[in-house]
Amino acid sequence: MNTVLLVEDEKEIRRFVRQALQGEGCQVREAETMAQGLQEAASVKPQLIMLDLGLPDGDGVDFVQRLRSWSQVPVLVVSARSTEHDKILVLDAGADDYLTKPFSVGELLARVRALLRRSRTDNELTTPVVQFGNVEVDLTRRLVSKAQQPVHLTAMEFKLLSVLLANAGRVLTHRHLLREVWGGTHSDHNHYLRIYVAHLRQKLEDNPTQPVYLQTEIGVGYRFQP
Amino acid sequence: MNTVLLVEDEKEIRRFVRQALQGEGCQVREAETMAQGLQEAASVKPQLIMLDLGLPDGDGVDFVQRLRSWSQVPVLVVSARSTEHDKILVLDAGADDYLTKPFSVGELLARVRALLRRSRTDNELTTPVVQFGNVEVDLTRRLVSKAQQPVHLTAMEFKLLSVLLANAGRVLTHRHLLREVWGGTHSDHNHYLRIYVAHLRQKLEDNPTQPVYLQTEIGVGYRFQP
DNA sequence: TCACGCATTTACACCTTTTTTACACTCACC
DNA sequence: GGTGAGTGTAAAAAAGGTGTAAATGCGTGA
Repeated sequence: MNTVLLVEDEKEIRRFVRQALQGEGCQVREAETMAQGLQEAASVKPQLIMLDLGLPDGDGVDFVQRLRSWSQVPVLVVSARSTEHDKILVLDAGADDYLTKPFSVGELLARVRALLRRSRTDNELTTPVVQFGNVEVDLTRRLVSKAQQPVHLTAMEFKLLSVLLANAGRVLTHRHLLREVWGGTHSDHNHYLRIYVAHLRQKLEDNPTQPVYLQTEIGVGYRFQP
Repeated sequence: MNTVLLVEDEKEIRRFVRQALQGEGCQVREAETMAQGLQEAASVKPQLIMLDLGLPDGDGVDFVQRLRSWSQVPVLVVSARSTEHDKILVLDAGADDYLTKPFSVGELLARVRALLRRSRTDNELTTPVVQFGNVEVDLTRRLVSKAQQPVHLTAMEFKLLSVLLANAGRVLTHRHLLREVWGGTHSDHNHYLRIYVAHLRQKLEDNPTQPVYLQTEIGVGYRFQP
């Protein structure tokens, strides 16, 4: 059975949409705020997230970006705001579809079906907790532990680790990592990467001098190997 | 590069959309009828199909159903007809998104990007792995193994191997290989090839002195024989 | 204000890869 | 049998990338 997470503050709409989705045979979870929505997304692991942009406690673009750092779950955005600019921003942030209020139930359900059809229930990408060796990383809570002992990572270290983990097995070029972690302007400071990868190895690898999980691809970049 | 197939009968709109998509770095193929569209979809294998429902020679629902019998390529439907019923029918037939004319270029492109983004990550799950003998090469992850043991290749070695594998069975001239791997300026250093082909044989062939997969074509170049 | 943590910079030793250089081998041809 | 073009190995020298440690700068909260 598919689970849909509904992030919406208006009780009336929640009730309305919930009934429609349940009629489709979906299980429905609800969240009233974006913060709560992110938590639910992590714990419930829904097959689809339906997000209202008009929530008081946060920006939809930010929500999607943070979600996308660890999950590929399809996101259907619903909003009363419907300027072209809004749509483009949130779609490019990683949302999959955008529906303008007021919408018809039929179309909503058809779009939900289309998204669910495509969605793969591949938990690998949607698991907020990544494990390797005796290390555990909780991407949403920003908690890292090694051998049951908490490990403190700085903001940059954590961001770098997140990007590497989100692309497990793949080689990420220096350029790509720098753009993701430091932003476009620093795409030529390869030194940064060496230093921060060294930090991560020091904190997470059993034998930092012979890394197993954080591998170097000389001349290319780095790779997280689970 | 992504290829988009545009199935649309109005010349003006084709020109308009083509320019927008090309501005995104997409290659664009065009079809004026649904029949032609299906043919092109089969031969071109685009990463995305943009379909106008208002074509004279057929029904969009039928088009999508027939397409879906053999292809999972994302379909973005565009139409002047915009009754809820139309949308639901074509979405349930297998289309992925529905945009009502007139639409803004910005939103169109954002939705195209969203669809391409998802199909790309879908494809990455099924990584193409080339096998020969007891050797496995994962081109996208840059991983090579022989008899289940990981084999380390340098950047140049991997690049050379990639080019050879991408043209399996065909002879590649010295000139061609040098231009692909080292760039145009080094197209006369045949020595390099001998050295690096030797490295690859040493690492991948069962009997490096009598190569089976990496063959020499004397006076011409090299060939990868699967 | 001060101490502290973190991002950034600097410095240096080390290692891998690339390029260069040298030499042995094959095989047709004279 | 010599010759020479094309090829395969094995080493060097050169170039460039990498890992570590420590110093600097900068903002924050005590």
